[in-house]
Amino acid sequence: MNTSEAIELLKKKGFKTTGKRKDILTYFENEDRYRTAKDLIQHLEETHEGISFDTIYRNLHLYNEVGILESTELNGEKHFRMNCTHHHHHHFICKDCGKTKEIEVCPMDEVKRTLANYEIEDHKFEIYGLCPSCQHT
Amino acid sequence: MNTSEAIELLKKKGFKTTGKRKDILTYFENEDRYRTAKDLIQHLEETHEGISFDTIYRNLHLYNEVGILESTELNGEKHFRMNCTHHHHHHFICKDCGKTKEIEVCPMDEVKRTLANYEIEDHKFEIYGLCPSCQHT
DNA sequence: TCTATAATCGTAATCATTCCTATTTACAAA
DNA sequence: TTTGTAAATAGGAATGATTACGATTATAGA
Repeated sequence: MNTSEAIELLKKKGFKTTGKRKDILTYFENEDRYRTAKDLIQHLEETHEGISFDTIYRNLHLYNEVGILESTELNGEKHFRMNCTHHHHHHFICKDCGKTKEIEVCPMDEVKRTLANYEIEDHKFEIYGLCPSCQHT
Repeated sequence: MNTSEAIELLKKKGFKTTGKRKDILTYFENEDRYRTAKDLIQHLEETHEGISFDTIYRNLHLYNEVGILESTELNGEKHFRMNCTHHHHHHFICKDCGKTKEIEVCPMDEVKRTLANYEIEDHKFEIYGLCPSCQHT
């Protein structure tokens, strides 16, 4: 997903396009890693003085809802990144810089067989550590 | 892990044994599922009127630190349960009651091969949904 | 029993997030 | 191009989980 695809999607769903909405999308497109609401606020305040928390959180939730962003919880804070929509996969997440690497392995087929009477709604498989460029002891 | 093993461990590590500490352990031993700090507070207030947040959170962190409890984040709140120490495994977690079922599948060996230059510190594999007894539409 | 210090209390502070109302803005229709 | 209206935003208060901290109490070893 990139900014213009996301804007298309928003239009198709009947949401309005605002400068702030575009800038939020551009931010995540350029960052390409997990970022918090605070990271986003700090970035947007440079160009949009006095931007409201409400705007930040409302749009983060909206984008998450419609699949523009994906989210995860890292040390008690929600983190967001552009959604990789092309196929199902999981992530290695760098604890230092938040960058991710896609992991193709998914053991859910195997797991489903062992959970016969369980109603599976969701699953999470994440690997945490340091990426090559953050290992400078 | 059960209450008496946990108390042994605490003694061995030089921590003091108090009535509240024992009661916290007993609570988790009996619950046998993921519970929040609030769940624990509500339970302890019945027998320890005026118990402090400090006591609750300090001990949750301590127990988590020494491996008596394991924790995960479920809808923005930390949840804790007695640690299953016998072998490495993952959990199906019921979104309704918090009960867990052990999953033996772990794809980390396979994953490690694809993350050659990455320093892996940790990983999380959790399946969410409804357990058989919580599926009463 | 006595003493050192770990544990706890009581409560204030913090921090992320949510909520609320008045105001502004995007955009569809005229 | 103008206008009407619902959506979006600002500004700030409220919430809820968690942390912090000085004063007090209790555990465990001497």
